[in-house]
Parts: sequence; structure tokens; C-alpha cells
Amino acid sequence: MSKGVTKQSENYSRWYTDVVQKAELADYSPVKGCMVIRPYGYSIWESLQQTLDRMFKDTGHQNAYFPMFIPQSYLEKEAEHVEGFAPETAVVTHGGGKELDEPLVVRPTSETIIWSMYQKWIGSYRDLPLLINQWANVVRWEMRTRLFLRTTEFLWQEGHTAHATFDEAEEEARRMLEVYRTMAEEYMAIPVLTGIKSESEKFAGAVHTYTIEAMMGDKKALQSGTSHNLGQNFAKAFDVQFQNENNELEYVYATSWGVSTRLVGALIMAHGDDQGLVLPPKLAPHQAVIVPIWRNDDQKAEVMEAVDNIASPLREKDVRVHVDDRETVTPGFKFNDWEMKGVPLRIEIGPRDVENDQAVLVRRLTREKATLSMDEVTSTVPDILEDIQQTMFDRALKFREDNTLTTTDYDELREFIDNDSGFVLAPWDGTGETEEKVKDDTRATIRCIPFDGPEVEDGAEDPVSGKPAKHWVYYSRAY
RNA sequence: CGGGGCAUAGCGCAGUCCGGUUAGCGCGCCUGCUUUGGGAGCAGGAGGUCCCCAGUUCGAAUCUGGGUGCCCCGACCA
Repeated sequence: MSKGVTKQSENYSRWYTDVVQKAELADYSPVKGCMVIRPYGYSIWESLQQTLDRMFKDTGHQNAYFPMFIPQSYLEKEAEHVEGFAPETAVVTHGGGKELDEPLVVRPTSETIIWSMYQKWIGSYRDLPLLINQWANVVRWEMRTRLFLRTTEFLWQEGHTAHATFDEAEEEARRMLEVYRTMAEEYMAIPVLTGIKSESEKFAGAVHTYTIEAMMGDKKALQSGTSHNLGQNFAKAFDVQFQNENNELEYVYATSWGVSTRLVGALIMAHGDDQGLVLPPKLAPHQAVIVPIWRNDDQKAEVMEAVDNIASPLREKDVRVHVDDRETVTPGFKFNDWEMKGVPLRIEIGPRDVENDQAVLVRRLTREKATLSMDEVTSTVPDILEDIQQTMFDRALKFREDNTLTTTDYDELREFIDNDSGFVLAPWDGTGETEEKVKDDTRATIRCIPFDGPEVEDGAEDPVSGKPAKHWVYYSRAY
């Protein structure tokens, strides 16, 4: 195995697959398009899961689990939904050696089976709102796959809620998008654009789709989470009505929202560098790794004692510390290994340090080295981790801002996109034709109509069609 | 599905054009000794249906025919 990874500047997508494999996040599986998530990669997913799960519970949601197999007829009940998902489903036709009476679709998403159950569970306004989330795997038969970013099977969470009014559903969809924004920005240290999807990009079966969009290291966009106001579409398809306070029957209003293991891909591409992965302290499985250094057994005993004198108090302060006491590899190997794996902080302790009652701290993000006294180490590590977390977010935000063009000129837009220079904020007339033309010309799509975009001034025109502009939108090439 | 490429040790490859002893190299792996502050050194060792099937030949990793799998590039997508 060669030592480093392909440089980002040389070939970004090779850099990405190199990092995934060398940081031992995932491996290719025998089944085309599927992947094996290795322990280190899975522990990152667990960090994301734990953080999100707490946020879901804090906003009143409960977890449940629905089956992976869905009767094919269910998927067909909502017209837009079946049109959107039928081409990418896996279908089970046989079980126990016999052909099934009705084929079973392996869920590409669970709206249909969940709403078939909500039909049984919801009768009155007193049953609402119903706020359920599930952690699950789903299968979508994609043409082209990439580790974490798009695999045939992936892990995700999907929230499915039922409400008495459209406004309440709308509020829920926006609330959960805000949860995702918080997750991305405050935990993953990835700034995101929040906004609404255009008609062509919205979820099959939704009234509105809201999204968080992040900029990756190659300046392409990654849709990192979506939240949908489904209106009454699924309630009508599955005949889910409730009696309101006036004893009238009304269809239920729905939302759904999800993020997936794609977030791991977002972490890799938003922060990674030519040394490998760079993880934000709040989500890193190991926040600090201690590398002991010794020449002989006497030194080893001294050094390990000093290591414990640092590791224990740090753990008491809830710092996730890992002591790398492997004897089969050299310290130099360990340095590179943990840098590849993105551990935010490395603490080196050798005989010289023991003698001087000090330790060497190295930050992964900046590779900045500092020598601190043992006491300082235990007292300042939490602050250092917090500082790294903030610095990572600030860097990513500056990167996005430096690579975003605001323009009303189509030639400028095209040139910018053609040079892979990032996001373009431009006025849009709101038509699918314009959107399509930009896509044909540049391969860029409308990522979202941002919530906090500029006001459209009177007389402002769409640079493509010349028609009156309705919104400012972000265009970008995307994963 | 269209276009291009590849298949030889765990991984990455050479050998194939022009058939000929026991199929090599690097990394990794195992054993021992010496090492250990930025990917250690030396010595020894293990490991192969050369993708599959058929054919040509005294002889096939190498030539011929068929098949299979994978990768990359384009049309769909969290």
C-alpha cells in the first residue's frame, strides 16, 4: 500500500476514494454499488446519529421501526411518488422458493408503508400531531455510485409526522430543517445554505422541499439534508382522515425529513486535506490521541505513567482520549496514521517530556505544534478543542464566501461555472425552462431559493430569459 | 444503455506484441535480532485455479473463439 493519498489538486475524486479507504472508513463490497462501513467510519456515523437523535427527542419525536418490504401496490398509490421512485427500486419477487402473489419493493423511502399505518392510528385531532422518526437502511438502484455519497443501500433517518393543519406541517418541516442546519454548522462545522427547492428538484410527492446545501472542497454543492411539507398528498393516497374539533372529517397534513450516511461524505469533503481526513472535535470518535515514545523498558514505564497522568484527568473532563500504545509500529507511523484519520489533536509524550514535565501538542487542522506543561495540557485541551471546532467552521465559511459569485450577467455565470469556481447567486424568473437551459449549458442546477437571499428589485430581470425575476437563487454543479 | 480501459500473490503492477526451464517486482504479511521524537533496518520465510470455458500447439499467462466480472466517461439521484 502506498503511503499517502492522491493530492486534491491532482484528482479530487481519487483523493476522496483514497481517503475513504486509507482512513478505514469504508470498503467496496462484493455487491456492485454497495459498501461496507468499517468500524472507524461507523463510529463517525454513530456520533452523527447520537447528536441528531437527541435533537429529535428534544423536539418531541419518538423512534419507531417499519418494515423494509413494501407491497408494490402501496408505492403506486401516490402518482408523483411512484413516478419518482419506481425506476430506482429493487423488487423481491420470490420468497421461500415460491413466487410471491404480490412483489415486494425494498423501501427507497417509507412514506407509503408509514402512511398505511397512520391510517389505522389516526382518527381524531387528539391523535395529532404524530411525530415519529425511524433509523433505517433504504435501497435506491442508482446508475452510478460513490462511497458514502451515493450507494445502492444507505443508512439514514426518516422523520414522518402528521398534523391537523397545513401551517402546522409547514412549521414542522421548517423546524426540522433548522435542526439539520444546527447539526451541520454547530457540530459538523459545515456552513450550509438553507432554502426551498425548485419544482424540478423537489421530492416526489411533496408540496415544498426544503434543503441544506454545503460547499465541498472542490466547490461543488452537496445536498446534505432535506425536509418536506407533503401537504395532504399521502393522506389522500392512503385515506388518512381525522375528526376536527367541529366534528368534521379532514385529511391529515404530513411532513417527512431525512439525512443519511452521505453526511460522512460531507465531513470528508468539507474539511479534508492532502494529509487525509480532518474531523471536527464535536464529532470525532477520538478527540485527542496520545502517542507515547520510548527507547527501553525503563523509559516505557515512566512515559506510560505520565500518559496516564494526562489521560485520566482529560477523560474526567469528558474529552475522548485514545492512547495509542501499539508496540508494532513506530511513533512516526502513528503520527501519519492518526492524521489520515483526522483526529483533531495529537499529544506526544516521550522521555524528554517526562524529564521536563511537559507534552507536545499538535493540531491536525493547522499542524501547529506547541509544548505545554503537563498541568497546562489537562487544563487547556477542552479550550483548544473548542477553538479548533470554531476555526474549522470559520474556514469553511470563508471558503464558501470566497467561491460564491453574485451576478445578473449570464455570460459571467457561465464562465464562472465552467471554471468550477463555485456557487452563483443570480435572479431567476421561476420557470422550469430557464432552469433547464442553465443545466444544459453548464451542468449546474438550482440548489435552492435561499431563505435569506437578496430582495428582488423592481424591474430586475432573469439573466437567461430576460423575463422579470421572481427570486434570487443559487446555481451550482452538485454531487 | 452508448463510448473507452482492465482482469497475473492480500494490494499495486511487470511479463503478453514475438508461445519454451522453477512466473517476477514493490508494498503488506510471518519469524528473529537491532530499532522507536514524522511512514525503521537487516536476515530468513509463507503466499499463485495467471478471470472462466473451449480451441490451436510437442508445449499457452502469452495465440484464436466465446463467456463473465470490474473500473472510468456520458443520460437518473439523498
